[in-house]
Amino acid sequence: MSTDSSLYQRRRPALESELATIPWLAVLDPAQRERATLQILVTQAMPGDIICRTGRQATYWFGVVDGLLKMSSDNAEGQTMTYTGLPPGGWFGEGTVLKRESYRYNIQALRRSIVAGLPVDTFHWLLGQSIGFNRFVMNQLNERLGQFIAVREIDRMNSPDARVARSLAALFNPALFPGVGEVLRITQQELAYLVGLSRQRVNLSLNTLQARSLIRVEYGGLRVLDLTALRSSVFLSHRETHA
DNA sequence: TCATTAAATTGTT
DNA sequence: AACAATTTAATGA
Repeated sequence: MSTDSSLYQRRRPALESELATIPWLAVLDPAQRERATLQILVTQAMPGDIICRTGRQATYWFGVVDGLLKMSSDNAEGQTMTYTGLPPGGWFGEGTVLKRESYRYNIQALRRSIVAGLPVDTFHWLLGQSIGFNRFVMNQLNERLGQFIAVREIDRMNSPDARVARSLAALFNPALFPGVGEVLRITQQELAYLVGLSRQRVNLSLNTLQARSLIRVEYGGLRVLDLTALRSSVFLSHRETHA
């Protein structure tokens, strides 16, 4: 065992099983897909590892093959604001990569994760080559815009149940995170970090949502039963209940 | 494959 | 924050 393996980001080509989790590869021509496949690099991130930092020049378009990441940014007061979690199948940073700017947020691993990266130049090459790829990126930008608007609404909500419900709905978004499917692998502690509540409160909310048949709580994960209801469900805060 | 043990996660106060 | 209960993962016969 090497003594300093943790200090190095071991990057390697993607395995077939990992390539299979990348949604946009399917829209490419065989030739385009082969070139992209050769350029994709994969790395393993340990909990707390930072994938990209605010201000750093964007060099890769990143995607989550497995695990769970957190997207956050630091405001002027130096406080950290968490935007969203990034479960498997999610690709992010296209806006930044598109303009060849520097990253506008930090991406940090919440748990052991496998992260794939497509070099910026290859990203632009695909934009010039494939209509399907353009369509994918455009849809991605649009979906994410909707998600950011939802995040602002979530922040205004005072009901913890509603916050948990909406945050979960975002993570179950099949367009942005096709790798999630029916079951989201996330611990209640991780969800608490993302939503900004205590684990105890998240535990209560999850059981409330389960009682309403919106989700099912499982060990180490959550199963979605009614995504539409999760998205639109309105909850009264404790204060409003007794008003 | 099965039993044992450690570790992780959940439920509760 | 602490604790007990439950579930999973790892180990070795």
